[in-house]
Amino acid sequence: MKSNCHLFFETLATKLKVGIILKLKEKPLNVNELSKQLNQERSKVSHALLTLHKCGFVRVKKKGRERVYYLNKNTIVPLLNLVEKHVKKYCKVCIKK
Amino acid sequence: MKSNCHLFFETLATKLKVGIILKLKEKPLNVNELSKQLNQERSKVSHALLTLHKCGFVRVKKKGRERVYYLNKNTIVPLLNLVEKHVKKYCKVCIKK
DNA sequence: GTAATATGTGAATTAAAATTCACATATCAT
DNA sequence: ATGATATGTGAATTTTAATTCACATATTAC
Repeated sequence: MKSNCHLFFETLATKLKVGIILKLKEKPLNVNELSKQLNQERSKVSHALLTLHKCGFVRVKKKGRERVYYLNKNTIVPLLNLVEKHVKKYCKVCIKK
Repeated sequence: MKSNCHLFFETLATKLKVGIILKLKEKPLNVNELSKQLNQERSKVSHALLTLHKCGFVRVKKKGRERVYYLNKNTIVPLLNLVEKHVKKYCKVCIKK
């Protein structure tokens, strides 16, 4: 059985998903826009958004035929701030990669 | 190239590593103790500790022939608190697994 | 020194997650 | 209704990370 924490982190353990989150941190975007801005295949982005949605990181709003995704900022923003602080301070090896 | 955030989360995206962190949250432990308490093969734990160490989540102190690992609590504790809060509030699907 | 204990580590294997692709659905414009 | 646009989704494939195992190293006790 997977722990809750595990699922939480697993969901964030991809470059693409973190990329999506950082984009949505700026402003809500539909799938095509995300796909373009991140230079990633649309279906890939769609799959990633699904898992992000399942764990409550993002929400959707239908707007005509588009689906505009936006960030659930409540926890993600303070979380990312913590992560950034940690990486800067303790994770020199990571930074160099 | 992997982003820093990615590496950070990737490192936490295992049941075992989260398990180790939760154990070390209570008190420092050597590899054997961790292995026993988590009921996981020693070498597995050793590999996991290496990656945790690389990203600054844990530190080591040599004590005779043992290596006692302890948590770098500065960011991990507030981080876990945020995660717990998030999971409880937004991540109902995760909880049920 | 040797034996015993504690841990690390490289490499092969296994498991899991990401990616791709073909197709499904849904909405809008005509 | 038809075609175009936006997105979703299942399944095969590929990629990546975890696990295992055999052996290496390091410390202590004798």
